[in-house]
Amino acid sequence: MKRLNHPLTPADYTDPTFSATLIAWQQQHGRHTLPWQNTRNAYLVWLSEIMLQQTQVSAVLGYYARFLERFPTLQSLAEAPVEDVMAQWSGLGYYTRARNLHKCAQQVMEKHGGIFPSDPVLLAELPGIGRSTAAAIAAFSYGARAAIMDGNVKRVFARVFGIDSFPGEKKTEAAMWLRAEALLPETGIESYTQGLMDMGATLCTRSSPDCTRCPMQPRCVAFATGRVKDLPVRKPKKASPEKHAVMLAIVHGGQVLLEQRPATGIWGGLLSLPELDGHTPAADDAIPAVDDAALLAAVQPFGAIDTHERLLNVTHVFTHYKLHIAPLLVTLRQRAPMASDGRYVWLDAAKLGDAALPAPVKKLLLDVLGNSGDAQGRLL
DNA sequence: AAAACGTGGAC
DNA sequence: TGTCCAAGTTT
Repeated sequence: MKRLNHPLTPADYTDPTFSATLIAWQQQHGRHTLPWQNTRNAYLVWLSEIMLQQTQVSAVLGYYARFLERFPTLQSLAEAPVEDVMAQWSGLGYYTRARNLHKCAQQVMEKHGGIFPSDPVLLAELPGIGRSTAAAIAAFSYGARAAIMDGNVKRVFARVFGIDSFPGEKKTEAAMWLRAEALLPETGIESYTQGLMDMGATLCTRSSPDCTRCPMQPRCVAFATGRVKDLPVRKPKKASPEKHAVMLAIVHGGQVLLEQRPATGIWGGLLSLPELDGHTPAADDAIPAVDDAALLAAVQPFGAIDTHERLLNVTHVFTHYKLHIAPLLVTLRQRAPMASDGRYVWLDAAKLGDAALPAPVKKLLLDVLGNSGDAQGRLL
């Protein structure tokens, strides 16, 4: 006889009808023509899984195609300069992914002879591959029986099983992993795994889920109890701080001065505009008039100022804070010899589109310098 | 355990 | 318009 209050094990969640229902639905109504599907090439699968972390399919499609054009094979990626990888990733966000992608490619070449392991545990030891991504790669590339745990799974599980605690909470997530392992099918892991994602992305969506077409409706606790729109439990929101930066667009001879950012922190490893310190506003978004002496001191190492002009402020919203950018366009009448530490580079304005820049900086610079036929362009 | 880490789409 | 958050991992 079963003890009461015993710790839950996967056996407590076993239910073959769940996977059978999902697999049948996926094969008839799921997605089958995404660019990273219909292959068992682990390189192609891995790349897609990394790009898709916290990123929607629509945002990935263009990047995926361009990336593979530039890096068609694992070896070509491993041997490429990291700067080229960052440039390809520019605009996609979460740039640690790109640095880890590059490291991972090199490790697979060196430690695994250029072949991704099929064991999820070994996959998860590689940079940028966590438990869920490891499972997805193993399932899609090798048919390995492993459980994923992404936003789709958390949403579907929260609704179908009526889980009314925040999925980000450790205890809740642990219980979901237990379910995920227990519900795995004996066969058809690819359709099952894809089915979870397809369900979450196309049917059991965050807002206005299409319960009428849902194969899980008869067993959905949230549907039965009228809690579909209340589950999963929302992430507790915290106040988002606001930050400010004065960015210098120093231009000369058709080029703009860029600074390599540190590997860690926001926009890690990207090129960006040099920033002017000490201009945090007292209130609001209003940034005080830029101090001429500070500007002179900041620009002096790069040359002699011809003109300077404040550009329109830009507000960039991150997940965890808001950044107010006050751009300053500075033209030089004479450029100083470049220091040799390599942190600064002069880039042709024509190459901005392909540079490893943060999205708002790339947009700002293309708006100002991108069209050399306009008034701003002539400043160069 | 909680915070850091991007960007764009949806409502 | 502001809020929410997506095929999560790392520290």
